[in-house]
Amino acid sequence: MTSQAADGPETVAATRRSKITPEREREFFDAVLEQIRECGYESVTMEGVAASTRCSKSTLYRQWKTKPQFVAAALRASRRVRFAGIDTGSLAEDLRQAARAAGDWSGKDTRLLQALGHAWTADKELAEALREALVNPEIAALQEMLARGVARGEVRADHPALEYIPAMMFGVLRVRPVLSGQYADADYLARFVEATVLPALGLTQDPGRRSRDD
Amino acid sequence: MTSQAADGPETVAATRRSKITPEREREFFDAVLEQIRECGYESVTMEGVAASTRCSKSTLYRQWKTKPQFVAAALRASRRVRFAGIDTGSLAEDLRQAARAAGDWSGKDTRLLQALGHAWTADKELAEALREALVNPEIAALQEMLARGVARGEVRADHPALEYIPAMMFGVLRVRPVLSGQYADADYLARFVEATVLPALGLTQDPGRRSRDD
DNA sequence: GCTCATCGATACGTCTCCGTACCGATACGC
DNA sequence: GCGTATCGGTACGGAGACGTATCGATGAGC
Repeated sequence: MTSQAADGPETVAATRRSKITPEREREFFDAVLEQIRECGYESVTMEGVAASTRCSKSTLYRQWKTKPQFVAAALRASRRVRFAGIDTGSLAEDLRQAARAAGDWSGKDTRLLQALGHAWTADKELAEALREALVNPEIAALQEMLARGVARGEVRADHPALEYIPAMMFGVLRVRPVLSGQYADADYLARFVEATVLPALGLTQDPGRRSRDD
Repeated sequence: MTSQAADGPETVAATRRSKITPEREREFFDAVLEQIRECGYESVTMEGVAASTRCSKSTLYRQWKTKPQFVAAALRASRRVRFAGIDTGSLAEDLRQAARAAGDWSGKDTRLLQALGHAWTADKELAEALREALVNPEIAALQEMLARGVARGEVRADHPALEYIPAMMFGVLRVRPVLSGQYADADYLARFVEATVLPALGLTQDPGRRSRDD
């Protein structure tokens, strides 16, 4: 409903109903998400988005009925699989690479999630768009990663830590700003995975140090 | 500056400058925090707090200059040490009890932190009050717990997982609503500690299952 | 080349909220 | 018992934002 011209960046539908190209739409979406990150969802105004993209408020309201619908559309359009394609053949190495990959976009996405604040708990459409864009793809990628490790026999299928790995990874991303005032970067995440995730899964392959060697 | 009558609940200073008793003040604070949890920081209005406590907006503005200062005062006054006094003599048991204790208040505090959204990142006073009230006491209690375990020789002082335990505990609290739509309760937290925190620390004392027994 | 839908700009109405001011009533301090 | 400061209620001004309406200009489609 939002963008009917989804068949390509240049080829537009025969009877064009909007002059908004997909590139232009992306500009709107990027602008509103960036303003949410900087000012918080409640403080973002349609006027502000219109001004920063040099379009008119009417143009925005012609495409999207209300501000939450606009933001939800922007969220859905920002859906990207961040660390897909990680498949090193080793679960530990997969998780290490996932940590480094997550560190690269953690700032933007963590800030966005934080800035959405209470809005997504109140608006069903926002919540759904949020999960669809930021949460579900990453969870699915992580679980595929874990499933491959199980299939290779690196971890038992009934290992109790398995179901908590996503919560560990995204939890530390989300809580770091509250605890230490800074976002989790790739290095921090890599150390976290090494120190907690891999040991919890029994994947500590470092022979130099055992946990209970005293 | 906010409440000068801090010498007791009944005994008031000689030259009383405000008719707001500490109990009445607590009513204001409870009301605003509850409204923040329910509606989000931005949507909370001074009118709403005044109405719910049957006081006048003037009364609130006589005591606190602005809304952020009011909320910050409420946060600071809500400072409580949630799981202090846990000292079973065993680090693993301490952590298990901490998990159960955290599960009891996780709903309220997690919702509050979530509902504060972007406000505390923008307002220095809010951020400081937030840390002082919700974050620092818990971190300190956890670290004392860990320090006792180290002193008893249960964990090596340079164990790499030590510094990430607070992030694990509070991270999973904070991220659970996003991942599964519900808050972490005591049972979930207890299972999380058992499945990830204790193994990461090398404290798995369950002899029936080892992580690398295959 | 013409037509018309859409664009950007702007003005407008409505609403909500912040923070202040005023005004009797009440209850504390002396 | 009296004076006075604070309380609760309300009205007010100012600001800002949502969403709508209007209007010339532009450019795509035929």
